[in-house]
Amino acid sequence: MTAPLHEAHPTGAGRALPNTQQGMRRRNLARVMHTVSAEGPLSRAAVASRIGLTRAAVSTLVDELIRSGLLEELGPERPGRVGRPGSALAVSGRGPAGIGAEIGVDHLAVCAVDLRGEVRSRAIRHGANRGRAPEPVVAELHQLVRRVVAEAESEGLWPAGLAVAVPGLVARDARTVVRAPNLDWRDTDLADLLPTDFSLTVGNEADFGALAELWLGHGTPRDFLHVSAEIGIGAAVVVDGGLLRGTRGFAGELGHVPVQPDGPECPCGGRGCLEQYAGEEAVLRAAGLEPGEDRVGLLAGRAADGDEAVRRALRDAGTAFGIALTGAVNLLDPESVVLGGALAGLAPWLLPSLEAELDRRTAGPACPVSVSRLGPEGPLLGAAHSVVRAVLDDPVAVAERA
Amino acid sequence: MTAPLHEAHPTGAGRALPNTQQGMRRRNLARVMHTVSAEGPLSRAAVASRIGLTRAAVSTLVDELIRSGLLEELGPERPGRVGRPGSALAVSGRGPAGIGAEIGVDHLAVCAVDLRGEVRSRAIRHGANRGRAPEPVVAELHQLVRRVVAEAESEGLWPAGLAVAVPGLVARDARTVVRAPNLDWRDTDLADLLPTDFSLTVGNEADFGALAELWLGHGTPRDFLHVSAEIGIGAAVVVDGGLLRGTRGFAGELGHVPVQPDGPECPCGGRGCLEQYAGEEAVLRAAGLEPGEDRVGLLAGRAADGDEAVRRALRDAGTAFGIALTGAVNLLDPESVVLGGALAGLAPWLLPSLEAELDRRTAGPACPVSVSRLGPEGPLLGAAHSVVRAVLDDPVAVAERA
DNA sequence: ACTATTTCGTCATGGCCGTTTACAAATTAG
DNA sequence: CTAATTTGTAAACGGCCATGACGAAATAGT
Repeated sequence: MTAPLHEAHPTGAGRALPNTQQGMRRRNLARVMHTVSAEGPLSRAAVASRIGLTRAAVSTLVDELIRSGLLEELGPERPGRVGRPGSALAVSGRGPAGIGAEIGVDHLAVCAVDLRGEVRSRAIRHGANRGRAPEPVVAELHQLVRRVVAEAESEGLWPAGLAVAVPGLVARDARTVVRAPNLDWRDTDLADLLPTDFSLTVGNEADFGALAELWLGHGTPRDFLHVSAEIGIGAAVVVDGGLLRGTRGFAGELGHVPVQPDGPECPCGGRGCLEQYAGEEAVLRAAGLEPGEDRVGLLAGRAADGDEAVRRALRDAGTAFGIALTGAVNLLDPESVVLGGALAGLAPWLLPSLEAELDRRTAGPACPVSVSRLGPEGPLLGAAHSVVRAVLDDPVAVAERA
Repeated sequence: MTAPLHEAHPTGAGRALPNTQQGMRRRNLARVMHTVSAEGPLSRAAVASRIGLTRAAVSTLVDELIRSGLLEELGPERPGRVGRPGSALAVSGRGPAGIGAEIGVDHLAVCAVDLRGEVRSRAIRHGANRGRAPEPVVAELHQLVRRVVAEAESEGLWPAGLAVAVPGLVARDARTVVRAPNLDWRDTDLADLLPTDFSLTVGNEADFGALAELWLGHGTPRDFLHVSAEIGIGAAVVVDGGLLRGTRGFAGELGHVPVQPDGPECPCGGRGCLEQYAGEEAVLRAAGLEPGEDRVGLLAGRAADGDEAVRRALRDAGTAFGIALTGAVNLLDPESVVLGGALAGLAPWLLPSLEAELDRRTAGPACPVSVSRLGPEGPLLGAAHSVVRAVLDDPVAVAERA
């Protein structure tokens, strides 16, 4: 008897365990997993004091988790304190693994992450995907997935799910890509194209990047705005440790926030959207460069070389970002703003004007802006970790499948 | 033994019951209360099927709630179906009541709402409060509260808490008014000034208005943006049935979203904020009117009379609203936008240009804009209901105090 | 009118789960 | 070497919901 869990989306709080004794137990199992996962090797007594249960209760919970292969007993702790030393518990390095995949404009990537959060296998394939039909692209991705899964299995892992990051809008069913302008895909159901034994969920690349920042970033708060950009400009709103997705799943469209109401027309129907000033295409044009292969790298390289036109273009883009973010910060009052994805690499030239504009326009202490250290790896890692989190959130569900 | 509940704020999800059997029971008691409250008189069996418990379990829960005086047995239902008729249960019309209060620029108001959601007592006092010191204003409010409480008590109710709506920013402690420009108050701790036997919480007027819309509005979704305005322009973001408050509690400052980055300077430090175009002062100036007493009524009256200058001023304000809301809608993807508070009265002249601008600037189906039917009563009702909701959310906590 | 059927509320029983209490094991402090 | 402290486990206990059975109160059919 398995209740449907995470019905909506693994990148969101899909927690809907029933309020029964069994639900309570499942929540407590999840709390043990989360505690051990977050705070390293811990004794049963330490876990008990952290989650507010008795040692006896934690003992039975841990027993069940060990039997399921989700926790491991590392042996006695080396004691520095008086008293009998505890037996260290750690999340298992075998058992379920999260498979993350990314469909980028210029590459495909897949990786497997174990419950400890370590990447155990990865595969990448470079090559432009823009304008290619979904079927061959997904077929290639499928190959990579099989390779990564095989390698993970050879290390004693088994896939608990696959999460795919795509550069576009994803419907709330977490299966279909509604619109991916960089790939020229529309209404593509990836679940049809990518048959697997395990669960498949599709999510926006920027959203997964934000989750990676939330889960893997150092000192990242639970309320922040994560801005990333490839061609479009996407933002992810993280509220209380969860992603804000919006009614249709379209939240975070920072790129179409009006910056100059009388500015140039935008394909979205508006005028003067942020994308018209800070989008990749706009910046390249302002810098007098031709769109080529590695556009972000090109910009960063030229800027580092001291190309004044490029620097000015990035400065102006930063100013436009500052204006749009002023609106977002006023509306959401986040604890910080994080620049991730491709923007992280351009931060040195964007940040000064961006922060100046934001500071100038907001009363009181300004909202701090930081740069993601995950960089382009973010979305892939976020996707894989979203599966891992789903396991931690409901350990029995996967234990039953093992 | 009473665990601290609702530690943060009653206008937000303060639900933090421990994951124990007692916590489970308390959550189930709350579910029974909510179900009966929302769906009118209901039999035990009907409640059981709705919340997924057995009739036996619901029986014991209901027994406890009746003993606490929170539920009432209305007697046998008139049956239209086969089978023994159930015994109708309803939320008690006696017992705890929520006291709501509002400190407006031109008035003070207090009301008492019973668990059924009915207003059982009210008091209002007109008179300008702008620029008055907090102490005398709060003393007057205190008088009104005493009067309303006395009347409620004469009907068998007792105050379960007091919630005060103020036109300004409120700190996350839900006690102190950080800044209320219309009153000229800064860092005022209302809990010091307003001593009561029962709990006191302070909240932003626009937030309470949004909650009233959420709880009392007809067909209001669980994700929407509620815009209201007195002098400042405030918006409240409702996500998944809860208020988004932000790190410092300042979320929803729609008034300072940039509309024209090079527009007139704003006291906030920015330029061309929405408030400079659609704030009360700006609209009055554009319409060629002097700021007087009932400014909104004045505008509405003149517009209804066909005053072209006023109508143009409101049209232009609507356009500015449309630009700012485009950004908000792109960022949040709400299910709808609701115009409440003073804006509701001006909607006929604001809406056309607002909707036109919003439609023009957003791709795909536009976000529907509606007008609140609660009007100026919203904040007061929302405040009182927030106390009622807190009771429904944790019935045992108040039962212990009874 | 009378019986069969359906639904409601309750009671006794049982199972699940965390707590309490007690105890053995393993370490440090003196 | 003893006392103190901490850990992990086992048994008894209590709280809570599920199960199943039963009487009560209505309708449906004969």
